[in-house]
Amino acid sequence: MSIAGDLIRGHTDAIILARLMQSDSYGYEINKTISALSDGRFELKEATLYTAFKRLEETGHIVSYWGDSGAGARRRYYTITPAGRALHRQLRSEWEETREIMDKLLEKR
Amino acid sequence: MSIAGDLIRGHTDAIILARLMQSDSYGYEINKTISALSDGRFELKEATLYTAFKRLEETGHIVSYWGDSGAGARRRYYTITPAGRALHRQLRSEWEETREIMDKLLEKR
DNA sequence: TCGAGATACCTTGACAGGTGAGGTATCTTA
DNA sequence: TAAGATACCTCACCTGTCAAGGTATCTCGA
Repeated sequence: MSIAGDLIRGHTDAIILARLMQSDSYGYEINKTISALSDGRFELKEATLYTAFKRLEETGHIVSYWGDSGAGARRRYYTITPAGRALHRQLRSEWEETREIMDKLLEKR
Repeated sequence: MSIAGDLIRGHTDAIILARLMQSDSYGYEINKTISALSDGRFELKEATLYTAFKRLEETGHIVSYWGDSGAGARRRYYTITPAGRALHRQLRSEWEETREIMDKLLEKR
């Protein structure tokens, strides 16, 4: 992983919810997808990932169910809830504002 | 402040160093500048700011000196060191990579 | 002259999220 | 039958943020 965790901190939930907006998925697959989308430059640590799932489920933003294991061990799938969709919109919007502000603050002159 | 500190976490040093790349400055002024550049949407909390100064000075990225107080209380000015300039380049580059990856991960489809 | 507000710096303790390290179990393939 | 991929989970620790509290100076209006 080429970018450090603290740089992503605060955006973990946004990343996970963005994945679940595409389709139901499970931890292992979500992490593979994140790794692929970032060309291997970023992946969530397992502990971070499962901590986030727990947090998001406790707050009602996602729900889980045990699903088929095509190959390998059992899988716990997650679905995004309406509250989760709302949170996703909010977090994506916050990311856009963060990006805009950071660009101004770090601007080359 | 409309964006939360955790969204910026990990970029605090980059923001401060970017200011000191422009000119020597002191805590209070740096914070005012940050607030102005972000149209009042973001400012570092004082505790965060002074913690960061201490950290950056201990690691040799900035040095400080007591300066003139035009009006009001005494000021502690900071200067960026060569090591600080190198760190600044690195952190700005990391920000650009973070931005690129985050955009891919949160992309609308 | 006296209070408010701006200027300016600093420390402490609590908190929350990320993570290294460790654990469990299944399936495939050589 | 061992290795490696698949898949999930927990705990203790670390680090950065921040609310709260403190100190001191200067200006300006009532």
